[in-house]
Amino acid sequence: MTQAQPAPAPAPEGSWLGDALPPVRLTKAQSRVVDALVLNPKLASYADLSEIAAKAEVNGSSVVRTAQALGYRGWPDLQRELRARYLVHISATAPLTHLVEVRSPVHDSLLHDVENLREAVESIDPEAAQAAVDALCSAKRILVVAQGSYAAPAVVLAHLAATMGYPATFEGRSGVHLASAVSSLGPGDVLVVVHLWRSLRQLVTAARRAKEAGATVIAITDLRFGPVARASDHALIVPSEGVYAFQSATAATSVAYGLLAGMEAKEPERVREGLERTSSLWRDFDLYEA
Amino acid sequence: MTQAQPAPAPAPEGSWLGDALPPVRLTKAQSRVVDALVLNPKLASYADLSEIAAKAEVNGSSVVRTAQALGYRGWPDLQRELRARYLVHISATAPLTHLVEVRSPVHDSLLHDVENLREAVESIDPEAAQAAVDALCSAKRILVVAQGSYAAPAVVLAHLAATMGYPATFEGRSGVHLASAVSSLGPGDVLVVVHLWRSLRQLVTAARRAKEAGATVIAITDLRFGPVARASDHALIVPSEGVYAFQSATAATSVAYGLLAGMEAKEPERVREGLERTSSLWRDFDLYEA
DNA sequence: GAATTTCTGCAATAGCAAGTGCAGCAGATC
DNA sequence: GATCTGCTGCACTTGCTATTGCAGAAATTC
Repeated sequence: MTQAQPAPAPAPEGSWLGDALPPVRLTKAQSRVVDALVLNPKLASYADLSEIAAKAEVNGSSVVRTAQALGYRGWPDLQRELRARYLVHISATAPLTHLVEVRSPVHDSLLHDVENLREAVESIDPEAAQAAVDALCSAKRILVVAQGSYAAPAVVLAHLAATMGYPATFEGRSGVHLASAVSSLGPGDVLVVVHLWRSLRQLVTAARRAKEAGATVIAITDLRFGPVARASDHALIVPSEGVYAFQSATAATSVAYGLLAGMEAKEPERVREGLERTSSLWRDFDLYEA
Repeated sequence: MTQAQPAPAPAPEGSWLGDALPPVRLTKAQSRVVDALVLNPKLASYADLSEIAAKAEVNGSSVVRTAQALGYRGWPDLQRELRARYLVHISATAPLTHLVEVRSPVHDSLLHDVENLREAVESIDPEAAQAAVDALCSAKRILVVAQGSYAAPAVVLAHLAATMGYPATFEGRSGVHLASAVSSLGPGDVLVVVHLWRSLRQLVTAARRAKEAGATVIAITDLRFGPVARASDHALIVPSEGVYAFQSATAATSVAYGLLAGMEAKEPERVREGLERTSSLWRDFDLYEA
């Protein structure tokens, strides 16, 4: 707990605050509030007005007025800003901090997904990842299923695996289509289920039945002990917190690329041949400009 | 005795929660709350009761009762605990990330895509992003086109925009299908072209013709001065370096989420209604387990 | 298949946190 | 040294958020 000395102006740079506190002329009490905020990031991010006031040894109204003097509507408004910066600060390394100045929903989403990817580095079990790669490489057939927006990672995996010459297909429909696709799976085949958030009945059923039929089931999902993960042989757990109402499949998408890279690392020769075959087809189809 | 025998217990260990959630018998709604908390650490640590309730799609009272069932006095009490653990978790793990010696293709891919996202923070022009959001919100119709693995971001954008009630569709096929889809575009419509790497003839043509017909064209692409970007009204430039042979659409995917968040920010009321309509349909279709 | 038990959601309530008018006081200025 | 300006703190008000009682809805058991 530091006694506030009449600070000249809000710390301009160098701190975790960035430009959250514009260089406005502040009064004595207001400087004490700012000092308290700068020195107690955690408190500043989560405490309520009265706690901040106590820490700065000023009256609550001074906290409110400080926030307003800095251009915010009030304390909650300022706190939101501080919280966002603090969270970025403690989890980011140096290069990121200076970027935080650009704020838009798109930038927020990118920064948020950076966190998801970092988390994924921890949540993905390397052994499960390797086991998944091994299974994919030795599969007689690979079926990737997912629904709605979670098709994103699934499409990456299926399309590019096929591009590399693996017998991979994607089924994004449910009902009868999913049923047909799953019914043909058996020993030696691999089913990849991509799903986040609340479990979809049909996907869980697909996983269970495929496993019963002797296929290897790989799950890319966000709940370590959810139904999808439990119905799988190898579960890759990805974080999925999104910036708005939806869960983010960004980390799952990156995992898909990682699996593909793992397949290449394991069977470079086979992949090289597969890619060559595919790209010669691309040439013959004359798909690309220039 | 107890009626349902729902989720056995919250995720025991390995996650950021530690033993914050004791292994208590939980009901259906309570498991949903716990799942939402586990999957959305940031939200869980700062959001208020109503936001958590919305995320878990339960009534606020269920959130309170979940907290009490877990041995806390109420939601604020549980939130304090979660917040503390989350902060410890991110500050403990974040600096560690570089030191982490887990090397697998999947981990390489994740770390690689972290860089892509960070670069995207710089390469995305905030004004273009806002312009894209504005166009999407006021569109009579939204058509999202992409091919192969680049369908990933496109599917996210189209599916979730439609979920939010916007008239969005995705066309992932080329040839006659792409032609039909594009031919109906005119003034007031928006075409979103997602494409990385070498330009596909048909996509460039689609963009040009749509623009000629008076539609607004948004490009999500990696070449700032490539044909796709030049044929567009608003270009969002994303880095796309992949860990192996393929370009990574991970950053593009995150951008898609960002656009959706931007649309919500601009028209919260409309989106809320749209989401409600969709989720009532989900309920009627009885898609989800438990 | 009926009854009982248990859960969920709604709505009213209680409690609290943020904001603001007012008065006193301190510092600045003439 | 007197006056004036304007900051600070107190106390009140307003608005909102967490909680809980209650009723309807599932679901389990007999």
